[in-house]
Amino acid sequence: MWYKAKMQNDLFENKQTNDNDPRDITDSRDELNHAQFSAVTHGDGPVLVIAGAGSGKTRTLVYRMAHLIENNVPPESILLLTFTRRSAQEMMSRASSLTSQSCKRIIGGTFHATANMLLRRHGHHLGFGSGFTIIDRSDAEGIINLLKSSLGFAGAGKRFPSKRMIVNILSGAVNRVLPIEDLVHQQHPHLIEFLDDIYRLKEEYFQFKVNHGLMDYDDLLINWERLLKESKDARAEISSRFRHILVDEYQDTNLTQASIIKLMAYNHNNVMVVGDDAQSIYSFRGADFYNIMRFPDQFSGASVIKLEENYRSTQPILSLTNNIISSARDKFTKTLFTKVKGGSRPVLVPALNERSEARFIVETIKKHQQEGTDLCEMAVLFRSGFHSYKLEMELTSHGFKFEKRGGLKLTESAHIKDVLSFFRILTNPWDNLSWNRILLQLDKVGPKTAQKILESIKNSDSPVNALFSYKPASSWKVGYQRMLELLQNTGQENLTPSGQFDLIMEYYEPIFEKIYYDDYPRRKKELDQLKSVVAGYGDLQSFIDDTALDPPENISADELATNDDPKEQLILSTIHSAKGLEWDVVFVLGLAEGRFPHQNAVPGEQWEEERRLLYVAATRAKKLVYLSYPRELMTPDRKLRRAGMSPFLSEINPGFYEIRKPETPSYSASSYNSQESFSPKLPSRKKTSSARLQFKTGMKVHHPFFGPGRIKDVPGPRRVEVSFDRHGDKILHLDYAKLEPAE
DNA sequence: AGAACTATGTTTTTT
DNA sequence: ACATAGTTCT
Repeated sequence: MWYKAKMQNDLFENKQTNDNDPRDITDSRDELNHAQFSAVTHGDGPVLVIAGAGSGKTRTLVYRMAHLIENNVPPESILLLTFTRRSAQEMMSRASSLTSQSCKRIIGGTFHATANMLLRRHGHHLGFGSGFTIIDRSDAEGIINLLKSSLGFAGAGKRFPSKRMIVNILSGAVNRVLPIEDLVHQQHPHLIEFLDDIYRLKEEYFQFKVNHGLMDYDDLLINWERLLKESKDARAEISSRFRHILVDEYQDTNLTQASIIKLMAYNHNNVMVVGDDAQSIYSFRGADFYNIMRFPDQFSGASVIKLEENYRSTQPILSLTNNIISSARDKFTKTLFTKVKGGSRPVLVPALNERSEARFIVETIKKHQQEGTDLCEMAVLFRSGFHSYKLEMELTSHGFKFEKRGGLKLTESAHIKDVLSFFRILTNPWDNLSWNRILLQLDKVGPKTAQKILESIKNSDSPVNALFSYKPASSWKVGYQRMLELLQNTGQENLTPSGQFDLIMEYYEPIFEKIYYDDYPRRKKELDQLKSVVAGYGDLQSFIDDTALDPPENISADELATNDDPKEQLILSTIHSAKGLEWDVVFVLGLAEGRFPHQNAVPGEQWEEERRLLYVAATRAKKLVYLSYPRELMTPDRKLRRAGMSPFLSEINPGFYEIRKPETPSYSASSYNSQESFSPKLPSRKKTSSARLQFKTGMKVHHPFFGPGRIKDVPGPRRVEVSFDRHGDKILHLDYAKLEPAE
């Protein structure tokens, strides 16, 4: 079979690789090494694959799926659990292309979406029957907000931990089955003084969810686990339906998820998990990388396979990333290596300030583009969403298209939440969070008035009737009655979800136009898209649950506005959202003291996780990585503060990188403080040796990245079109490209 | 006086 | 997008 042939090829042919041509890395990815081969062809029983970054973990899983299918395992009896839905889709399409048979019937997705789907198929709507609504983080923050005022925390101001932090603590405590006390002592020691308040919040938060039929991500998983634990029938049915369970990114699972996997496989133990402890970056969410170490205890007779060969990056990048992770306190040693030599050393960029950093990145991206790297083969990564603001400005002013990942999600934007809250009260009339949102839209109704109205329906058997009997004040009577009218109309039996959507829009549009008068058209387009999503659903409950778990990601504001080829877009991403992805050229920005590690991270476990985060960022690069930091940062009181480099950078052996200071003649210290717009004059550049050489059509050439090729055309004075043996045709700019004649 | 509205400053990471 | 402080409305 195909993988066997390739395997033998790899083992016996002793293939020669061109040391200066990193191109060969991608070639060798189509072959399996010995360890991968045994993982892929492993028979029944539990398998743990521990592997480093870029070692082909995911590829091993894909090949495993293809192998199972070639051996007549029905696709619908394979369950694939991944970290993101996108990765599940990608893996299934790759498996399909490897086999003649379709892999479409493989069940795959995130834990939460799968839990939701399985519970629904078992007739347990979320395990509780109907009337429950799954909430996401922004809802949880909303609840905390409501509770904070009712508990009298409003005046605590800045000293009180942020809502986000509280949500993290509460959900972390649930995930880990850890008392809040321990969690705060271990992870958030600076919040010890608020321990009592956090305890009260936890109680109130739990009560609020129970009273209003709300359920968060963790409740969903806990219900799934409970169902499997308590019902022998459910357990038997699921484990006989899914004969093979494959799990990606196992280091990011929590205890509940590990238990679920065990329960689902209880009568066959055909579980294969892949993971890397050095890439565990979700402990704040309850992920426990000791799950990996416990796997052999949990599944007796488990085979453990280590993948240590790296197929992604060049050796200079690996030397740097190995050096980063070697400072980690706890680690399970893996030494990554690649057979391929060559490649450029990582570049450390100390920039004067954030703007200089942004400009360096923009100029360098331009340079790589001119050398023939597509925009979609580059990415800029950072610790926190707002670190990229300066860069976004710079990119926009240079006319670059980019896609930012990890910022605000569509379902977190206000207008979508508004419309969804109408749907939510239709399936769950006790959902106070949504009522609150709807009432606040009314003119002359603020938090206090909304609260009063909600009080009156709190203990009512029929919230809708209670609202009808509430006496509105004259100033907002008209709007209130319009809302009640909508309730009556949407409550009719024979309406489809998309019919209800139309009614809701009829009511909401005037309000919507008033609130978002400045960018009304953009948001309107997104709502139209939402309607087409709604139209695909027969029942409302499924739609509500799915949008909470799995925001429809194909609705992207950028795509709608520009309708651009995604290949022409640069990716800006938080490191967390970049997990599992790879690019030729990666920039990591903001590696300054106080930004990376995050300011609130305390030495110990949290500090270690920040280090792994840098490791994950740097290992995304295939050919070249730039690590940059601004030496001046803006403090909260708008003063400039000197910042050193991140302590993680200082730990790196300087032999593993080269330093490149941005050429900054046009915005040196003197012009820095002025508000003048940037100078149109480009910084002077050193010309490469290629610029002086003469190239003619037909000439054989060699490029450090693209390898051997032949000149196809000379379209301009300093431009050549080269037809590369293995990279196709590229137009190169001789001022930038390091093109050399080949003998 | 209390509620609603407006302006201004800050923002960890997320299925 | 949210929190807070200051201002206007009822």
